[in-house]
Amino acid sequence: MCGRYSLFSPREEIETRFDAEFSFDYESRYNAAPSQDLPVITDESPGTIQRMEWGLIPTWADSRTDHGHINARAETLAEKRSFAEAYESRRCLVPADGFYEWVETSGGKQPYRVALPDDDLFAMAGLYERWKPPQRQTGLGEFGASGGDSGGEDDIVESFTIVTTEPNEAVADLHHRMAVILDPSEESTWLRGSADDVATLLDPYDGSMQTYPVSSAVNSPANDSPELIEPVG
DNA sequence: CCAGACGTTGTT
DNA sequence: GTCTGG
DNA sequence: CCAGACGTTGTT
DNA sequence: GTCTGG
Repeated sequence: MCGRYSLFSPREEIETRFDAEFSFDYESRYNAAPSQDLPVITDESPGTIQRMEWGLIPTWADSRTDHGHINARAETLAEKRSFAEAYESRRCLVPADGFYEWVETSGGKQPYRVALPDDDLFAMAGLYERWKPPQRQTGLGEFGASGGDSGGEDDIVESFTIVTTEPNEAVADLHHRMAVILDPSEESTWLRGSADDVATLLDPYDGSMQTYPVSSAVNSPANDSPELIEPVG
């Protein structure tokens, strides 16, 4: 995976599975796309499922539109300037029940859905960041007239990225990268462990998965309905 | 020293 | 072709 | 990830 | 902010 997933399980199932409660009005998503506000769980607030923007904005970014970092390679997390700090102290879980991969064919791109048996919930490994707009240069001095509202709490943007690794056997037929899916027993370590502790968690998912072609309706992020997860062909 | 980049994917 | 928006 | 835009001047 | 390139 990389760029599109689903989270349609009933609210109660998600809350039970992750022992956390939604802090907003949850609605099923069949086509979650980058730049959207999507559910994540952090160690700062492990009992809460909150929303962040998909596409990590580095703290030093000039603009909130610098949010193209939807994925982060597991192999280089600790080295990359955009991710190193978040890898140290801001890891999160990204709840999902499937994701999409596109396979190039003679007739164009065919989307596939990848999921666990029974569409069971899983957590993808994520990193998050808090971005604040750069202070506006007023020229009015340190305590100059208020008029700029830049830098207030309301301007802070929380965003996340999904960690990728090599594909497992099921996904290798479709793509050469996939999201890191954590074993349930690894989830708390991903949130709370030291960077050394979590390095070993970033391997391809070991369990069985189902993959099947779906409608190209999933191509457009504007579509978001149950038929997107139905098998075709 | 300062300036400029800072990511991934896939495709060529 | 390449960037922006979702 | 894919889809869709990709611009300026002047006028409201 | 911090690292890399010149």
